[in-house]
Amino acid sequence: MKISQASEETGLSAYTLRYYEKLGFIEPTKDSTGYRNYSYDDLELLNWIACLKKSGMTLDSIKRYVQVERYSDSAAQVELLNMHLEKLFQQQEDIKHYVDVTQNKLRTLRSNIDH
Amino acid sequence: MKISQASEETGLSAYTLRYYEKLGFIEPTKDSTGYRNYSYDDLELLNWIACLKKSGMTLDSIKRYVQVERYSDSAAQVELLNMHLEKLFQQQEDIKHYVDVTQNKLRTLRSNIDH
DNA sequence: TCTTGCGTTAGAGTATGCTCGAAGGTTTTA
DNA sequence: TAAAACCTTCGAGCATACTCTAACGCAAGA
Repeated sequence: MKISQASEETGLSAYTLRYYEKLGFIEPTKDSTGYRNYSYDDLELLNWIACLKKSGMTLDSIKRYVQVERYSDSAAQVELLNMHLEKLFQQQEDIKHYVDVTQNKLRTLRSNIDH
Repeated sequence: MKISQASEETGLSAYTLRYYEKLGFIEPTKDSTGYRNYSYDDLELLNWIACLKKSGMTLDSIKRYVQVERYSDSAAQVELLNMHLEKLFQQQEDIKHYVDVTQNKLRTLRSNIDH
């Protein structure tokens, strides 16, 4: 599929898709006139990258992940994913704390309004 | 207290403290020689700002929050805080999803290694 | 066939959030 | 009192992650 459709499917702009290609995340094939052709594997990888990105991973870390995936180094992959999971759990703890702090602020404010 | 101690107390660099002042978040008093003097109220506000920041609020949104706080517009404050809470809850949902996806990836990888 | 629209590249520009350098004044400590 | 450590301002620089521009080629519909 062409870049505009890949963009629609992944929610990433065509600019971003070319940018990610420049960073070495994906390598879509090119047809005779130079148009990129995205496979379903490309889409799957892009969606996974978007997931990592949205959960706070930097493009630099994603690059490392994509590289070990490319070399089929499963042990390294597992290690990186476990580290990622740890970070997600830490994020959950952090957010719980922010929720607490915010709810406390709200309670204080409400009691100021009411009295 | 002086900027270096305020920096230590808040975990924000002295550069950042001056930057936040330029953005209008805080207005520490100045002594006769121009040195900044941070009050405990300043510290409290800075810690709260750091909390908002770490939970993903942009400095632009924080600016709006600080402004309504300064005008003692409690209703507007409550509204902004509620919106912030909603975002935090959404983040919790998102992270749960990312944990699921990551654990699935891990399971698939492990079964590939084992067999 | 002509126009509209989508594709290409290389490189420049933008937004956010700091972070630092230079040049100078102040404070503390030995 | 002199050196070291701290403070000031202003403006420049940096890292990240896009986002766009220019100048062009190709494709599909009226």
